[in-house]
Amino acid sequence: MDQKNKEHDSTCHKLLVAAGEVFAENGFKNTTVRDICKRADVNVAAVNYHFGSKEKLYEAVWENSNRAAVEKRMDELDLARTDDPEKRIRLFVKTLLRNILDQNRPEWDFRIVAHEMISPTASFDIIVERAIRPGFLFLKELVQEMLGEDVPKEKVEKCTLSIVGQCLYYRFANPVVRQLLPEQTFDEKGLDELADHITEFSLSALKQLRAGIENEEIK
Amino acid sequence: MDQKNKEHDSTCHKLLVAAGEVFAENGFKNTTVRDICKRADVNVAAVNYHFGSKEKLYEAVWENSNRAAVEKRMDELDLARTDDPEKRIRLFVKTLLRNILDQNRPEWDFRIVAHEMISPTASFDIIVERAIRPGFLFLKELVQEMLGEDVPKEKVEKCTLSIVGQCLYYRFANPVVRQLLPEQTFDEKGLDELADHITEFSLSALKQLRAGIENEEIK
DNA sequence: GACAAATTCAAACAAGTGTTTTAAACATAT
DNA sequence: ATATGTTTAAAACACTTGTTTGAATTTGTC
Repeated sequence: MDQKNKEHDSTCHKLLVAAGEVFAENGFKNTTVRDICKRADVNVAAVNYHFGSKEKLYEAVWENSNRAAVEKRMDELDLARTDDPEKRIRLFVKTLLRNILDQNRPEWDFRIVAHEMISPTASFDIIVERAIRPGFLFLKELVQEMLGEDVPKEKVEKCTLSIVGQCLYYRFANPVVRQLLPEQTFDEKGLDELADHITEFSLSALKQLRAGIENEEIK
Repeated sequence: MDQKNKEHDSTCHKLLVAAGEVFAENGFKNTTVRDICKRADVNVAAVNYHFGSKEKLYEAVWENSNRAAVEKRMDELDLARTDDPEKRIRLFVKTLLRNILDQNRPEWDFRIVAHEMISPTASFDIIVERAIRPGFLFLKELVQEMLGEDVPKEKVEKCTLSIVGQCLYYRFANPVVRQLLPEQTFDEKGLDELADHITEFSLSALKQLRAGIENEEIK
């Protein structure tokens, strides 16, 4: 690769931006080097000159894109460390939905993940550990607080995935949702309503489960 | 297409089987006609002779594969039409999970759907209407029964997607789940436990919501 | 400004793509 | 057996793919 890829007008940087967009739209195999270069407004040979190959460009795109976004989101979540778990779960759901569905945000890094789900590449493990597990652990802790310390780990984990599952379904199955619920929008308002629903649904479930557990204990 | 595509040794049938497998593994764009023909052990020209084009073969594969599975599943669900909604939601979750995650079942038709989620082809609408909407409406009715008739349609729909979202997350994000929860198995036992959890979680939420609504009404 | 290195460019390359062609093999009915 | 329509097979076609080439241009340094 090249040292100057951070300068905004450099060929490297233009390529990284354009490649991210096109890879996200079409997946790895489905995008052509020529498409990328046309969007970046650079010569076809630039990809191989600066990155060596289409594949290495793909890796560079991922490397470059994801870390900042994840760290930013974790910072957002950390800011609320003083609030009670209920409020923080609400915040978690809201930032997660915003992160994966906000139309103003370039969504392509998430679509790369979607491709990885179907046919994982070599860098899949890294993606999970760096981009996904931190958020999972964060939420798991909150769920643990809600349910109490004596709930088995497996139950806590399943509940955690029940929450993120509700959110991520709207990303993975987005075209389905759009056809099933044409009234559902994904602008600021629609996203907030969605976050409110998922939070309400999940907190209701957690409270009910908690109540059930306490009943068990009394008996 | 051809009339004899049901006969087991016909070129048509061999092509449909092989194409299904290869399309599922690699998606539409990523699979080559030559790959399909090699696996089917027929000549390259057979695709265009029997189906007209690669694209029409793709549609035929989908056409051929999916209907039977969907109808069978809907029949399973219909069998329990006499039970109360709670039991039927439990059954719905169980059959859905089994349908999308059972290891013994050839899963390739679902992987085609996954590819469609990222880059929908022309036949995407048909897929949704035939394979997905029936199940959605089925569950929506049950949720409606649980929540009562006076709950707004949007709320019912969101709750419905909260349930299917929990299930489908395990399919779409399967590699993530396997890395996050390595103890989770997807055999008979693991699937049943999962179905029990999702049912419990969802019913808890629905009951709590129902209670909240009734409180509202009294006030 | 001059020289050398780094970068850009148009063109070409080799490999792979879906599709078509043309002829041979096959089946079936008269 | 002959003729007819259907199916298969090998080769070729037209086109796109990622990559390389070699000359032109820009950039950095003295």
